[in-house]
Amino acid sequence: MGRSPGLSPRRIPRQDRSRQTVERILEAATRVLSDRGYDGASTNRIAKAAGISNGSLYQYFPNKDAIVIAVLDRFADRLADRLGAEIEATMRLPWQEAGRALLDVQIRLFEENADLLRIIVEQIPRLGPFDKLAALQRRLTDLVRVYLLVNRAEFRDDLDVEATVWILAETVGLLSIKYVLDRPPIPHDRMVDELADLVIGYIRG
Amino acid sequence: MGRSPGLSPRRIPRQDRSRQTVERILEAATRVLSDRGYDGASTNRIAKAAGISNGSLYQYFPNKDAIVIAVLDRFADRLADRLGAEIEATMRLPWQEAGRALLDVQIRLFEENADLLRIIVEQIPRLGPFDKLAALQRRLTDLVRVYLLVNRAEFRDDLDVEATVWILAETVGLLSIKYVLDRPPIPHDRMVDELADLVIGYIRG
Amino acid sequence: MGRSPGLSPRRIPRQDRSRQTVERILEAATRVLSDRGYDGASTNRIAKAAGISNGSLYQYFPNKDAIVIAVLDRFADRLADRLGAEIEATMRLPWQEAGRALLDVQIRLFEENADLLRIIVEQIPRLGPFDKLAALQRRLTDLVRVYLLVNRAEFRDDLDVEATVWILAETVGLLSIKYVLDRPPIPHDRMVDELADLVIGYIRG
Amino acid sequence: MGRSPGLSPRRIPRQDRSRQTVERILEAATRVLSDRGYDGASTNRIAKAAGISNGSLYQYFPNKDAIVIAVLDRFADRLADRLGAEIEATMRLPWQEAGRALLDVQIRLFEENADLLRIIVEQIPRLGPFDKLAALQRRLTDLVRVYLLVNRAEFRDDLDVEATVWILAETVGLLSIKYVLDRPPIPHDRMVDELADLVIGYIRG
DNA sequence: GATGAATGAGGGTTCATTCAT
DNA sequence: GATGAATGAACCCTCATTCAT
Repeated sequence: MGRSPGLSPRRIPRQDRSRQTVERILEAATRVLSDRGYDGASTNRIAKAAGISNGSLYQYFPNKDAIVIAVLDRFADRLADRLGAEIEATMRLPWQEAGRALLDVQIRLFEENADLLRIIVEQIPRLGPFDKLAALQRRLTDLVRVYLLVNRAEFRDDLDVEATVWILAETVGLLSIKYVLDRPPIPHDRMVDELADLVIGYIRG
Repeated sequence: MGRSPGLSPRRIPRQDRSRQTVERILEAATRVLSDRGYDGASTNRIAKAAGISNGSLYQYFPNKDAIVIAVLDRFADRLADRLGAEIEATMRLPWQEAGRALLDVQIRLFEENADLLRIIVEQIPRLGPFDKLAALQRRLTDLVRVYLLVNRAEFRDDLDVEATVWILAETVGLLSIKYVLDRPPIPHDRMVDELADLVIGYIRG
Repeated sequence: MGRSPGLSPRRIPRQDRSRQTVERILEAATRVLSDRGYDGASTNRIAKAAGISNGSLYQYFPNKDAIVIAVLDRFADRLADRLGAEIEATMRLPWQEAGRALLDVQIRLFEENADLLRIIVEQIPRLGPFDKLAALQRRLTDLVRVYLLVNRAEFRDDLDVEATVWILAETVGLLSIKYVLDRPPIPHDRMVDELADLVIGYIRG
Repeated sequence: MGRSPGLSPRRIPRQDRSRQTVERILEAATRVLSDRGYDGASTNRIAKAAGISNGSLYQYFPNKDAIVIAVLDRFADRLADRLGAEIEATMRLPWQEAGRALLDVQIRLFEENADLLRIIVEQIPRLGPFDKLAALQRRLTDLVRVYLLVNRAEFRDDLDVEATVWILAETVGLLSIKYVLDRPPIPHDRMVDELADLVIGYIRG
């Protein structure tokens, strides 16, 4: 199932100028979304923030949701880049250290983008399940699965891999987000430790 | 701290007819919300679904959000009733069993109201926090804290109670919801077991 | 030309209770009108202020404007009573003194009912030309005409009676109202004097 | 003291088409206001009368009252222009002649815009005072004050300038308006004469 | 391409009036 | 008579989208 046809960028920009305009639109949309929420991000406001005319928006995006999706995709791409780099950097470490490092980076990335993250979590109506954030989540899930299978010997015997993978991935993802958005009185490093404990306690059994 | 006055129901119904109408409004609103989300739940649609005129809505509620809040309050009340009954019923069991029973009931309740739960989770945060749901969450958090303090001897020494309480409450809440909404291929009972393992592994250390 | 049929009280109350209810409605309507203006005086609010039900209003008045007209009529009746008494009391005085006394009373009456007067002047949309306020105005105009004719000898020769009557009546009426509503820094007695000077200067020529 | 920001025109039109549209809106609004009054002048009706869509109204005006105010401002500007010209033209005449000429022009202007004038007088006070009309009124008041002070020698000794100014300005303004709206059987020129007599009789004492 | 004017369906809400009890 | 629940047309306004230049 591909994405519904109305939601992909309308044209692949060939010229630099076009790409720049798309970039300006996305930056503006990110800003407006972060500042005023989904409902407050009218197309007119985005256009004005991008310094282009109302109508020009529709040269590059078929409708408002396509812009929002593009913003999310862009955000997901950046997360993916930084997490991918971290994965490579820690690939040869023992899994506990690698996992801890990944946790640390993920929470840090969320903290750096807390405004947008809040909008994504709290305000963006679901725009279909095929966005890149889901892909990123799948990628991290796969990573967890691989770790789990490779190091199976160290874990409890009755471990149901698929159930465990789902629970671990969601636990880590949801708690990281909630931590950043709710700011409970737990310092960053302590949070990472606790999350690591939670995970290790679970798979050790 | 009561809710801002503009959001409480407008009229205390005196006649039976009135009470029926309010009931029909709330049922219709629940249905429309579940089916079409917050933005799709226009007052016109709710009125039509309730089989009453648009204006009648405003005999009982001062505005749209008051209707939505009434729906959520009703939902929270039902959750609270059933969870409260379960808490009483399991109060004298060992904490592992009591906790497991509560998990079981909570997930079951969520499963029974999955549509509405999805709306609450995905779309309602836009409206800000809701007293009654927040109160329910606090109540459960308090329960966790008490369990933790009472049975402290059984857990690891370095346990930071407040951090642990936060993490436990959020883990259990978020995962239960996510489980019901995403329906991963994990059977209900298995899910309860896994959650229990997750919690126990964490606090045992 | 009678008043359009929809604007007369619906029934002539036979019983005391009915007359009392009408009175309560009119009092409430006067209060609500004075306090909240024409647009703010919804039928529901008037009913509540009168301590009766919404629907009962329509037992006594066919529509909202009929209520407003009745309020105006009641106000006009009271003005007429008090001015009538004053006219009788001053009938035998020289016309200057009589006129001055009438001016004094009229402004005083307006001052006592400034709130309602403001609403009448500023907010009541024209409800047809047949209300009792117009009748009162006509009555006073007639008085002026009589004074003028009776004392014609004292005035300038070229005096066009009809034009003069119109101008005098309107001048006195409009200025009295404006004086009460705008409260320029002129004391009551001075205002009466000035008005008298204005009138006398005009008809003396 | 500028007007509250919510009531100024929204967009400074750049294209000719825009200016035309604004013009059509104002003309239509004037027409609809004159014909149906403030309450009857719904935005929908104004839009339809202007031959444009409802939404277009809001490209140029932030809300209904801004449209009404623009109509009034336009009217006040025209009055001010024509009266200003007349003032200049008569500046060097003796004050009696100048005053008479101004009276003549003012009543003539009112007569030309009787419909709109009726709306302004009867319905607009609900919206509160209007800067430009108030400014025009002040300007004329100042003129009266200057005349009075400059020619003081000719008037009665006990003349209280401020009270006299207020009374003169209001008398002339209110009577002119009333004359145009009520159309008593007094010819235009006669009315001007009578008003002049009224004024002169008053200040001569 | 780009502009910005124009569109119009739909939103939430009010309130004078009617109707069933 | 009296009640108060119910009605529904009309209100002002927004905004994603399209169109003429």
